[in-house]
Amino acid sequence: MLPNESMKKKVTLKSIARELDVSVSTVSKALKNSREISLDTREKVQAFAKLYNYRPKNIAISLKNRRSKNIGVIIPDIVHHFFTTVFRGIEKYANAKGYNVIVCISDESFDKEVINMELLANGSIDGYILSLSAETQKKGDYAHLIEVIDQGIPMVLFDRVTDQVQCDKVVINDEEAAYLATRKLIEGGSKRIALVMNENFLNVDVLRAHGYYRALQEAGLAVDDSLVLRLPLQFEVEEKSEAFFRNREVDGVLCVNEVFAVRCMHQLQKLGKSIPEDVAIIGFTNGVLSQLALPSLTSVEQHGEQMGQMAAAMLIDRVEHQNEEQDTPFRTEILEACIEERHSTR
Amino acid sequence: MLPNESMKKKVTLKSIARELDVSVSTVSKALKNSREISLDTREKVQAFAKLYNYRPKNIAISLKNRRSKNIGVIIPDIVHHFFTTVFRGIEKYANAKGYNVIVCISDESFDKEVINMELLANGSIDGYILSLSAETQKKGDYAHLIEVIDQGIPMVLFDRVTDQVQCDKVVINDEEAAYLATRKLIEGGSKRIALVMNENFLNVDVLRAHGYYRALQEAGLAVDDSLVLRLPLQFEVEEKSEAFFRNREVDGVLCVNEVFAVRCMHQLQKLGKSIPEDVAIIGFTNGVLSQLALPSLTSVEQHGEQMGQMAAAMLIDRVEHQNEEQDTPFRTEILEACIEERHSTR
DNA sequence: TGAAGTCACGAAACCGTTTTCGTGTTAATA
DNA sequence: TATTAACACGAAAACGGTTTCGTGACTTCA
Repeated sequence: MLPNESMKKKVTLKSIARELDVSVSTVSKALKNSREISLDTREKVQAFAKLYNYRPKNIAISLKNRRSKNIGVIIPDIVHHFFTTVFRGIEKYANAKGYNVIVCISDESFDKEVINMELLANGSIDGYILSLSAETQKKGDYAHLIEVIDQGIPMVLFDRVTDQVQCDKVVINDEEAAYLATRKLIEGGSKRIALVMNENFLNVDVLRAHGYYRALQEAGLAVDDSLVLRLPLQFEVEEKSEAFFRNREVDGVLCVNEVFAVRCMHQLQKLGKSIPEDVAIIGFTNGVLSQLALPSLTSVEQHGEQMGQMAAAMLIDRVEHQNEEQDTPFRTEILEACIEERHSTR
Repeated sequence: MLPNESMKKKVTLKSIARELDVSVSTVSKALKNSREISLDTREKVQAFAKLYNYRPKNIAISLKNRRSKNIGVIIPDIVHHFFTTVFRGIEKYANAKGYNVIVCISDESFDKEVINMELLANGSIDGYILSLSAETQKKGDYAHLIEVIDQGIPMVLFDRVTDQVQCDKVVINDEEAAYLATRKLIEGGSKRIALVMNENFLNVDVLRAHGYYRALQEAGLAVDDSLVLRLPLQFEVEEKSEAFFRNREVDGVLCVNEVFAVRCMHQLQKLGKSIPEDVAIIGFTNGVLSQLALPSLTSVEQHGEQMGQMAAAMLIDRVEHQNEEQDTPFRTEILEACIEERHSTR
């Protein structure tokens, strides 16, 4: 039998054993180079296995070990700079540790998030890494998370987290970052600073708003709720932001992401304002958009890749020390955001 | 025993059978609502299973069926608009069909691509969807692809494909799209049109270059190789593009992606050119960058999401009809690109 | 020569399902 | 009353590995 002919057939321990007229256990041990097996047999088996391109079926091993060596990642969106950056960090770390990554997209929907979790909660994965969908945060219903945690499946939450769930978490210091960003605007001479955030009450937005308010108060600036603009994710962004800026005199803008920042900048430019002379702008998400905008945008670097690595490290650590009774307490790792200064601020 | 106490333990058919004093097979059948089992027993088992939150372990089922219901996606980069768009299409379709998606990133490296394929070639997945890394295309070594195909694992290539491998493929009509884009520039009055592409000889770039040349020739314009700029992926993009445009008089630019397009636009603007009056620009990859650039960029829409859906559909079709002897011939699906007109062209 | 130890290997259990093929009990039929 | 059919369930094999525990043959040593 030539290799070419057999390639289509799947080669298993059993088939090798049959072919070589030894037992399955001998083949298994020989392939692991066990000293229990004579050098002769070992070489014979290994040569045969190589010739026929034998690969131990991962699934069988997973079943035996009750470990899939997969981790599940559930994120609200994938065509999104921050989330892909985090994902890159997760994938890098996980792969280095021999784990594969299964990605599900909740599409900012509660139902899809629940369905995705269900889909993976059957042993397909050893643990979850996830960032909450907008709808989930709005709804405040975290039963699906608590359920899997109660079932003993480790989970790490990142960025969009909640106090309602007890597990490991990775975030940046959103409040402080927004505070520092706002202070930078103030130091640049801005007095009427707008805050542009999502329509949905994402926890990160709430925190950033707090930082914004704190900086204003500290500087003795009036807190004016009419300077807060809430934008939807997709539609009518144009109209709403235009109406907002046309009717208000602002000299500084803090945005919770870079898309908003660029859009606001365009609106302001249309209204004849020059950036940063008339209006200074800072956004979150230090992505390609911030770099390539004109002028380039000062932006809060959220260390996505580092966050992903950290999340993966925490999860895998949990997974691999799961049965060692000593329950390590849950940690919340806080990464320090920093501000990347460019040309949209003074 | 209360549910709360048992939740940490994993509940299996066997444990249910033990608890209810029936056999494993009875439990299995009862859960599938088999008429073979009395209504009484069925209800009892189902209630118990629900109470203890039983979920059939996917891995065991996979082993039994010799189908993982996972598909592997290997892409060169994830922080990348086009690839994430494709991925979104894949994920949507696959999820709807009950498949999970495992993502590996080759990071444009040949070695990582090979390693990732190896990692998944052990039954973790039922098939691959992949786009070749730059290094692989440069090297022209496709042995790793041919190997898994010979082993009978279905594969679909998208976007960055090669003739050297026999399998299903999904692409856009790159040559034609570039031809049309170039023609649009010509129709807008451009006579000295630059082509900006990657340093690596990606197949898509080669095709687009052909389209560019064809349009020039057809219009009787001189083909001037000094008007072709090759840019690296990361470093020195700034310097090279600056040097290029400073020393050349151009009135049109075709770029193989939107990042290049924005960068070139900035360089030209710095040199005092106005877009599109002095120089018209068209890019590929119709992403957020094209929309939000100033002026917004006319761009070739590559239908990423549709491409992803198509790839997933073709793969899953193969996977699910794999053993039906009749070898369906491999298909290459060609999606029609279209040009999204904005304000960087006349 | 007998006891003990080493060597090289095989049998079997196990991981958690599904599925086929009995089989004992009861009810229906001739 | 004997035969058959329907019913309700269990035993066991199978998926593809790993691992524990034997065990027969051969060496070695006293």
